[in-house]
Amino acid sequence: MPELPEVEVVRSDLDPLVRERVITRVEVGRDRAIRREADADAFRAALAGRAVTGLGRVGKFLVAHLDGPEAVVVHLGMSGQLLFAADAAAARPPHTHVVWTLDGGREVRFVDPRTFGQMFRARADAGGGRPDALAHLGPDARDDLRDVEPLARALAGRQIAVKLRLMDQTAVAGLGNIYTDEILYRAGVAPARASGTVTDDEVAAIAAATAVVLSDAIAARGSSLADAQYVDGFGRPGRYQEQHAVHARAGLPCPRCGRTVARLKMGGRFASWCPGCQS
DNA sequence: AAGCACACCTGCTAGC
DNA sequence: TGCTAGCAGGTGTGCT
Repeated sequence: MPELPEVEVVRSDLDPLVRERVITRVEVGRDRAIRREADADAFRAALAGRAVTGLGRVGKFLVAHLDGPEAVVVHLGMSGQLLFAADAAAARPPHTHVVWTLDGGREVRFVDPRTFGQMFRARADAGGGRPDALAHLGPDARDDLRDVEPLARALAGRQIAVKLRLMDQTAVAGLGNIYTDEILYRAGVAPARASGTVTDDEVAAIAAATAVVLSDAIAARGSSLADAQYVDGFGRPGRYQEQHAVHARAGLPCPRCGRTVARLKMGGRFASWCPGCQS
């Protein structure tokens, strides 16, 4: 389940390798991987011959900027991987749905067993700004939360549980189940609290926790859990799961107070939290 | 119109 | 042993 830190690691891995390279060929092995595109042939033709001017990120979306008015937006979904292959002759992993061949013969491979991920073209200005297709996303949890105000506005006046509000990509972009668990733990706020009841001090604590958790997670190259198989741009797992305080640790002792980490079903999925440290 | 349920997929695991 | 049911989960849609 790639969230912001995992997507950022992939972005930073691949950016120097694809920047200024020309896409010479695009293969689509499974149309579902480009399901927003009306026509696979048009997608292939539009990319072929284009140079990549840089790889960006908005929330959990990767944005490959091209030397034209279009960018390619990539979402990894639950199980997606974007892998750099220096040797195009090396065997492609199962579930390789899209391959970009770059000048020089190297490849970028989009691999996605559960097929929740996808890539598609979007209009983007030449300055490398946010593509139109991503206009609905809220402020990026890493790049746009330097001030507390955007977060305070996102949480104010809502009845929905604060964890679910933080996972709403139109409120804040980039956070999912793992990092909202860890951020709310660090901030001392219970996940089921109504978003609108979070105090100014708690908003500040959540903002500070977000910055620290995302920064630490990126430094540890993301979280690789048992079933999600997240790997970086070179196929290597992350290590941040070793630092998780609560996520996927239900039944184990809280590292700070020793109470048992609890699990709570919320919005169709499970929150993990410490009843001793969060209220 | 905010909030919720559900569909979309595959692979793995727990339970029988 | 072999099967099935359940679970994991981000996003988009559609209903209330």
